[in-house]
Formats: sequence, C-alpha cells, structure tokens
Amino acid sequence: MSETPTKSAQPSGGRNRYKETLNLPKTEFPMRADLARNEPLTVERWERNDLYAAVDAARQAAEPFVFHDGPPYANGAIHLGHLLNKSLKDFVVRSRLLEGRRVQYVPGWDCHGLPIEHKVLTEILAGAEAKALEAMPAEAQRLEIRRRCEESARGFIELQSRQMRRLLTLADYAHPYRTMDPAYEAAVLEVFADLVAQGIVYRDRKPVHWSIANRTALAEAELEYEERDDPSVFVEFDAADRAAVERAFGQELEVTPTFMIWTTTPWTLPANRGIAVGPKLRYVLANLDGSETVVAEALLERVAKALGCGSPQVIASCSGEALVGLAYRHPFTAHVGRVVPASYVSLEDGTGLVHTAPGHGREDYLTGLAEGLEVYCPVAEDGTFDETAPEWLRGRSVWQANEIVVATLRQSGHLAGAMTIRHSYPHDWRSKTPVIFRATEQWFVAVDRPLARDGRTLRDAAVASTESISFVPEWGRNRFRGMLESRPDWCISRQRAWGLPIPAFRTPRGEILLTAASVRAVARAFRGGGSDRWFTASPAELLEHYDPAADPAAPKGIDPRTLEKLHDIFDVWFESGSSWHAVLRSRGIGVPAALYLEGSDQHRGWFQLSMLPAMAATGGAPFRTLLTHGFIVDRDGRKMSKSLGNALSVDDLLKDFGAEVCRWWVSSISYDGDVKADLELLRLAGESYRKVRNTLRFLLSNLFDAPPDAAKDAASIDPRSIDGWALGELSRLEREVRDAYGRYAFREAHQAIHQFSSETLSACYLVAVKDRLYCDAAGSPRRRRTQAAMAEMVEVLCRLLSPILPHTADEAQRCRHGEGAPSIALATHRGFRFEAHPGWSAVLAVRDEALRRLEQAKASGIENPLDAGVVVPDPEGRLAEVLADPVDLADLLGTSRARLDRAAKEVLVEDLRGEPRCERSWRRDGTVRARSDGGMLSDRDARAVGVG
RNA sequence: GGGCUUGUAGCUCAGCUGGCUAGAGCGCACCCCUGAUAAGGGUGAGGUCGAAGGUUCGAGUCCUUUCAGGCCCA
Repeated sequence: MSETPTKSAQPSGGRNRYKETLNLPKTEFPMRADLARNEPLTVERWERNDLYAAVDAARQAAEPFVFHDGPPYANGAIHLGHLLNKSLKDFVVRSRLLEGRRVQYVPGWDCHGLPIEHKVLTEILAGAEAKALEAMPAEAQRLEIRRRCEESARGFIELQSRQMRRLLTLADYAHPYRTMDPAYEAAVLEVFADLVAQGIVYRDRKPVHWSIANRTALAEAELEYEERDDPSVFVEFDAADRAAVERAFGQELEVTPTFMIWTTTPWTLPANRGIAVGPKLRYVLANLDGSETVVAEALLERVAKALGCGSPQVIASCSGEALVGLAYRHPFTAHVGRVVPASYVSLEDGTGLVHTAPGHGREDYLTGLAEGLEVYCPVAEDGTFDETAPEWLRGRSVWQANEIVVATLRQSGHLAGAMTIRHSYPHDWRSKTPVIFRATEQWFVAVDRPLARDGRTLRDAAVASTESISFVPEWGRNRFRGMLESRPDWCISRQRAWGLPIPAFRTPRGEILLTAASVRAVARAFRGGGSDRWFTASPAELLEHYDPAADPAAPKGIDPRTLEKLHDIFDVWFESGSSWHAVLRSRGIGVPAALYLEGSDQHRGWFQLSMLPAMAATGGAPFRTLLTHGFIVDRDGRKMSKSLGNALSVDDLLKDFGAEVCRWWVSSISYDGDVKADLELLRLAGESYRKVRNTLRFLLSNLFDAPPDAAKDAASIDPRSIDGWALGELSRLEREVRDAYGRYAFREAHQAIHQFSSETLSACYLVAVKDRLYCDAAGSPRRRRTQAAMAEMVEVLCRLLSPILPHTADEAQRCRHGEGAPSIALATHRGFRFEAHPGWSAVLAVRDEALRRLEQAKASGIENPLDAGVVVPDPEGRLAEVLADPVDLADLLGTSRARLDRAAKEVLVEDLRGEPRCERSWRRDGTVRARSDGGMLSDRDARAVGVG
C-alpha cells in the first residue's frame, strides 16, 4: 500500500475517528423551501390564528399609520400588475408594523361599472333567458341585470381575495370594503351631497354615443366598428364680414369669400356652431371654380382635385391664427358662427377647416367648451329632428336628413362637391345599427366654479395642495399637477343599470330635484336597503326623511308623490374616489391617509378622482404621500397583454416559484419605471432567495445547543473580536434597512440584506467561525460568544426579512423558538446597537490582499489554505490593536495560522505542508502532536476531546 | 400629436449639485472544499454609459436632435 499524499491525508480507514466529537450543525430548517407546498400551510395557520386581528389587537394604542388600499376591479383573476402592487403594499404594511405602528389595512374592491355589466349582458344575450329579460318592464330588467352583476362581482372578489391571501399579504380580509355595499353606497352619496352643497354639481348637455335603436347611450366598449357608405361633402360657408377677411389676408377683395369645410355627416350641419382651424397651419384664399374660398394651403391641390376644378389660383395666404374670430353665415339657418382654434385640426384629409357641432362630436364639444360655443342638439332620442330644427327637417330621421341637407345645399349653391365614401363607422353592439353622437343631459362636477366654502375653485385648491403632498418618485408631483391643470369638468353620470343611482328626481313641471338635503335623505334610504331601493321604492319612500318645504335649495312647491326618478348612475370613479370617506372616515381609521400606493396610471385615475371629492367636501387632500409604481412589461420592454401572448400567469408563478420568490423579485426591482418580468428573472430571484435562506439555515443549525435567550449576551461582546465586527455590521444593517423601508426604498433594503447575508455572513464571518463552532469544546466561552452573536443575527434578520419574506421569517422564527412561537408579524425591531472596533476596516483590507496572495500560492502547490500560514505586515501595530487573538486572523483567512509582523513588507504565504496536521480540526497550527489516545491533535482539540 | 417618464456589464441596479482608471450583486469561467453538501469558499473575465451633435480644460452626469419603450390624454 502506497503512502497517501499529504494533501488528502485521511486517517486509516478513510473515516475521521474524531467526527463524532465535533459540534456539527443540526437543524430542522430545510435547505429547500418547497414554497409552493408550504406557503399555503402558512396562510392557513395565519387565518386559523386570525393573525390580522391579533396584530391589530396588540396595536390598539399604538401611533397609527394610515395606509389606504385602492380597490382593484372585481372582474377576472389577478395578474402580474396586482402581484406587484399588492406585494409593495404588503411591504409597507409589514414594515410599519415592525416599527410599532398601528396599520389598519382594509382591502377593497371596485364592484360597479360597465365591464361587469357588459360581460353579464353578453352572457344573458347569448343564453336562453334573453327573451324573458327583454320582455320585462324596464325597472325589473334593471334589477335583474343588477342581480346578475352583483353575483359576478361577488364571485371575482372571492377569487381575488383568495389569490391575494395566497400572496401572503396581511390585511383585514374578514372585513373588506366593496363599493356595492349599502353602507359604502350611502357614504358615496354623503360625499356627493357635500359637493352639491358646495355648489359645483350641475347638469348640462354633452354628446355621447347614442344608439337610436335602443334609445340609449353607449360606452366605447359597446361599439363595434363596421364599414359603411356615407356622403362626403364639401360645403362653403359665406364669410359674414368681408373687411375682416381682407384684414386677415392683407388683401383687398372684390367678392365676399367663403370658408370651405368637409364632412361625412351632413345631418350634423344644422347644429354647426363653429369652424375650427389649426392656429399654426397655413391657409390660403384661392379661386376655386369661380368662388373665392379659404382652405389649408397644404390641402389646396387635393381639394381642387376632389371638386374637379382646374388648377386653383392662390390670391393670398395667412396663418390659421389670423383666421380665428372671423364670422360666417350658416348656409341654411340664421346662425352666425365664428372661426375658432383647435389643436387637433390636421392636414390628413378634408380642407383644414373643420365643421364644428358641439352637440354632435367629442372634439367639437371640447372645442365648444373652450370657446364658449353652444352645445346645440336638435336631434331627439329616436333620431329625428325636433322642433328647434329648420321646418323642412322636423320629424325626419338623421339618415333621411343626410340627403335632404345635401339637396338643400346644392340648391342654395353652398355645395361645392359631393360623393360617397366607404369608411369605418361605429355600430351598436346589440342592434348592429349605426350610432350617432348626440348631446344629452349629464351631471357634472365643475372644477372652475367657486366653492361655497372659500370661493376658490376646485382646480385651484387641488393644484395648490400638490405643494404639500409628498411624491414617490418626486416627478409624480409635476405629472399629477399637470393632469389637474388640464382636466375638463368631470362628467359623473352614466346611462347604465349596474351602478349607484344619482338620486335625482323630476317634477311634473320638468324641474330637477337634487339638493344636498334630498341626496342625504336618499343616502339614509340606501344605508338600509342598498341602492336597489332606487328601483323598488317610490320617490316618496326614498325621500321619507326629506322635507322639501324646509329645503331652500329645492324647487318651490314639490310634492314627493308626484316625482319621477331619473335613471343615471355614477361614474365608478366617483365611488372609488369617495373611499377616503366611505372607508377611512366611516371606520374611524383616519383622514388624510399617510399613503396611497398604486400604478402611475392612477395619477389621473384614483388619485385625482379621490383628490377632487375630498378637496371639495373637506377642503383638504385625502392623502399625504402618493407613491406610484410602473407597469409590468416583458423581457423586451413591451407591454404585457393577453393578446400579445406574452403575459405570465400569476397562478403559474406561484406554483413554479412560490409567492416569496415573487415577492423577493418585486423587492429587488426599482419600481418607479417599467418593470421587466420574465421567467429567467424569477429564476434568478429564486437563486438569490436560496442564498439568503441558506445563510439563515446555517445560523439556525449552529444554534442547536444554544438556549432560546442566547442573544441576550450579544451586546456585551468584545468590540475587537471577530464577533464584535460582525455585530457592528448587523447593527448598521438594521439601521440601513429600517431607513430604507421608511423611504419605501425596498430595493435598497433588499440589496443591503442580501449583501449582508452573502458577503458579510456567508463569505466572511460564518466561514471564519466554523472552526470554533465545530471544534471548540461545546461549552467553551469562545464558542458560546459566537453563538450569542449568531442568535442576535437570527433575531434581527428575521425581522428585517419579514416584510418581504413573511413565510420564511416565520419558519425561521418557529425553528428557533418552537412551533408555538408567536408570528414574526407581531414583533417589533430589535433596535440593536453595536459598534465594532474602528480598526476592523483595516483588517478587512488586509484580508482581501491575503486572499489574493493565497490564490497566487496555489501555483506553487498550496491549494488548500489549511496547508498555509500567513504573515501579515503591521508596521504601526494598528492591526494588533484589533486582533488580540491571532487565531481570529487565521480564521478570517481560512489558513492554519497567521501572525502579524511589524517588520514584514508584504503579505507572505508560508508552506506548512511539512508540519503535522490535526486529525480533528485539520489545522497545522504548530501545536499538533501525538496524544495519549494515539491521535495527532492540536492543543485546542486535545482539550476539547479531553485527552492529554 | 401633447404631458410625464425609461434606456449604464448577459441580468437587476448604484453612480448627489460635471473631475472615475465607470461600481455592486447575480450569472458566467477557472480553481478550492467535501464536517452548511441538490450546500460553502477563492480568483477572474465582462461596459466606446441607446444614437448623433454641441457646451466645457474635462460629460454617464448639462443643452439640442434622434431611436426604441411605458403611463395618461387627444
């Protein structure tokens, strides 16, 4: 048998006879987390113990941190965006709880609205009950639709709630808020009443998509676009003031010129109230087929061609700006209109002068609002012209009117050209008939009218308040303010069944009853029976608590018994925008909230539409800080959508990675911009999670024989010891992470924890103390000291990790303190303060240098650091001040020994392969010799084993 | 089309008010350990800072333009 080489010197038999004498790590904490299987058990345990209630009970007297959940829409399963949002929110909830705050976090759902109603209607229409429903009276029909919608919403709330709990989020899931709850609905009406009292709620006309066949307004989702043939006409409007046109073009004229417009809806011409031009475009006055007319310069040739006239002669030109304000005569009514500016006028088609009928088009309407044009709509619900229209159009349908108008224009000489074009046109999804734009009476919240409270406008008050709100990220301020500055009045009414009715009544004389007092009365009626009462109760019943005689705001001489209910419902944004009152205030949680946290689309959505009602009703913003996160995109930065097929399923991710790997990933990203999501990234997060988990596991496994309160001795450890250094780092980590959580800088917290686990602990400290943990006598002071330090590390780490990894933190907690240990969610921070000796930074610098030397020494055959000793230069004796025990230095380098040398110039590696090796610790520390039991042992190991 | 916003190593991100030979972690390559073992450790290779101009003694950092994305409007 040949001699075994030194390198792999093993005792006879290949097994170490001393292994049994070592204090090797032991733990129940498994290396593999098996999150997909174990997390649901954790969720179950939390719910069994009613963790949320337990935490809240423990914090009754604590300083509150008011954090308010924005309601997701109760339609469909949750997607990655929800995962991102809910994870971030849970980091907030749990990190504030750790600071000892009280966080009453109520999850909510947005329940009303068209998407649900649309889906339910589609199901009904496809099914056998369609006919039965159609046959019902209107109110019964509404009630039936509402019943089905509620059923659908409840189903999805159930589903989403389960999914969100599966994400390990801590919230009051036993008492969520739903915008369809009667109490919530009543609270929304209370907010509305306050707005009415402030004098900013008004009724006015606004064009909406209108289905003639169903006599109803339609939303964008209810439109289908189909090809359709329509007349395409060029119409000349005579200028009303020749001199003004001359001034605009700087040119004397012999005849009165005309303005040329183009339209594919001649039936809207009776409602014309303006001609829009692009202020920055160039316009010409040209001779087209005999008449002198104004068109956009860039479109002149195309218009001439379309009209079939020869090459046009340009007389003069000017900017659109110069045309603004010029008057013109309507070709067949007495109306005199004027030229107005509009940013959307393009040179794509037409003439560059846009026929504007605010009662028949969205852009026209907005231009009309800006320019003070009348919202005129002579078309009735059934699509026929009313008595305000020219006599020859009255009673005619808009489709018939197309021909009649064209004929009239031709006759009067205003028609420059007409043809037929085929284009895409919106149709009603149910009747498949073409829809029209028709101005109808709607309810608005004015942003530019003075509030009764202080005479400021809602817009000014809201904009001013942005100065005192904190934004994360900071650029949100600018964005949020800009959106407030540019928003039009808020149209809060919808013509649907599934929603909260706007409690307006009509008197037999056609007056509208809607006052602060009448709204509050209806709110009272809804609080008991919910908003279905609008359909089941009579006006007199709904107004049971209302006395019109005592209400100065009401029309005179009202008799509730003769009132008629109107059937508009609220925009769902008004409902979710009232949650600060319906949830925070009604439940006594507190207003304003410290924080709202949502995707950046909510700057214009929930944030703005919570700000407006709150500002109007209370005079203040409902939040102090607005935090936004970006949107999930795929690996290439494209938006995720089902139709693109690049969407990841949350359920799949939970199955493949577990909620905590997802949460660990969320905490690793910088959420203010787009968030790239990809299986590869989740895989990486999984590996990084494993690293932290294994570090935790190593700590736990070496505490198997340490008492539960071992951490209490950590504070008194020598700051010069290696444990002292690690505790100093731990103390710094706790401060850093708490600070990061406080700033919602979860990524910084994640980085700091991860770096600490893998660098400070795993790569450095834990490697260094392995020898003493394993080989020192179990009860040696040195080993116990290290265990105390490690016990403190477990306590601190579990807390710091718990906002992100609540399941793993709990798992570790129970491993350390027993199955019955209270959840980490009930804990508060350790507040661990420890300062290591300042000389440690020099020690670590020299460590880096020594490790490089050891690496180089591999070339000369010293492949195992335990075959080496190291001499470290310490010219001024600085290192010696810290490293009282040279073994600490050797342990830090992983070598058999190390010593400081004032005379040395650089780090020297000594080859110790010729020296005897301890059979137990494998070190060649210079004390190894044959012992009484026949083994080769170092002094320390001999003592530990108890041999001489 | 407008407002806001993002673009730095294969990946996730740091780089404050201009001065850095552009950093960290992960991943990767090579090596060590086999008493944290479907673990652990060491060393190392990776970037003309989306592109093009400009200001400056000096620009990832300031200005202009441009490309590719995202959110919200139109």
